[in-house]
Amino acid sequence: MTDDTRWLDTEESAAWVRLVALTELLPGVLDQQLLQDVQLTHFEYAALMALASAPDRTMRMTALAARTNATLPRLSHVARRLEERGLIRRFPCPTDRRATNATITDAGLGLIDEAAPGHVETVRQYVLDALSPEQLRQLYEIAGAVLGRLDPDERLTATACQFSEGPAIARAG
Amino acid sequence: MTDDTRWLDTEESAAWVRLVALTELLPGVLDQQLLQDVQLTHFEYAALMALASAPDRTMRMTALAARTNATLPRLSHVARRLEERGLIRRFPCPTDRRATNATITDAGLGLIDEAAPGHVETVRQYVLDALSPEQLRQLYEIAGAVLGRLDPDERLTATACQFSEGPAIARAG
DNA sequence: GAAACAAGGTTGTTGCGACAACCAACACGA
DNA sequence: TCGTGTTGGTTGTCGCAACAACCTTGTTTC
Repeated sequence: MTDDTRWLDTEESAAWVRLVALTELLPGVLDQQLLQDVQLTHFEYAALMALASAPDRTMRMTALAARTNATLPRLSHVARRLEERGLIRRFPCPTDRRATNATITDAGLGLIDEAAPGHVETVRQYVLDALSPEQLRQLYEIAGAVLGRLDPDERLTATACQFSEGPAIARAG
Repeated sequence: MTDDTRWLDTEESAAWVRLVALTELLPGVLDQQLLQDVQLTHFEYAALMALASAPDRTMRMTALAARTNATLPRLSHVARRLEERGLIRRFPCPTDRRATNATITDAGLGLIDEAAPGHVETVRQYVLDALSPEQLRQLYEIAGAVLGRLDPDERLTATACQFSEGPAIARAG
């Protein structure tokens, strides 16, 4: 067996090491802040944000799972916990009795409004404020190029409004 | 309470969404390939690589934990599993009887040599090949800037040789 | 309209990471 | 040398994600 692997050159390796380190550290930072402030994982926060941004603040479980890169079992467990906390509500879809719809409650909207400032502050502190406007555009292009391989259907990035506007309860209510 | 949060503008939000999506998807891709090929998580692979690159193929548990961004309990569990598979060996440090040293075995070196080509291929396929040389340099700078905030002590990036050279068993043996 | 298949969700099991508690060994001052 | 505090690791418990199995409801085909 011949080894025709194209090993990484110095520049490739250096960039890759840094990217791996970044993907290793970033989730922990996001989880930590949100858990401390509002007892929410970043995944739960993202799911609530997706619901808040959706028409009627409601999504099908399957659609929400695709949007958050979750398997359906995972989302089902998370949804049960969020429902027990009164942050979302689940009810059968009227048009397809197999399906379940999830709606974020006012309490849920309130919680993400409470969480958002701290979250945005964290994002700025650890990422955005470290980058020049030029680098921000470069990051947008680079991440877009990579996501073209990782997420060709753009399930995760088919996003509605994020933080560009005011409180979610006004935005989505 | 006045809301003096600096919300994200359109460009910031777009770049951030893509970065989050990337950090969400990349670990899964890396784990999947390595688990399928050699029953190793990416974390385990990184730990073995760190040992292979270390002098005498040996590191203190604490040093290895810092290098891989693991807590000591986590590393302890992982090391036990790797030792049970014969991929590493642990023995008390002769100079400090509190400490434990971990050494990668020949079997361990063989396994990462077996895993490396597929791993590098995955890295190319999903990341590096999507980027121009210019973008590769930009990524290096951007990730470096962010890591300056996330990892100011450069624990994760104080890395020895990665993929720039031949098989680990030749490189480290 | 009945059988076969596909789609949508939930529940149970397993494995891993986080955290806390614990034990052993070193360091240092009195 | 004794006591106190610190460092290095391991073990136990809890919570969450992956996977598989299962159930229900649509959908298709004949």
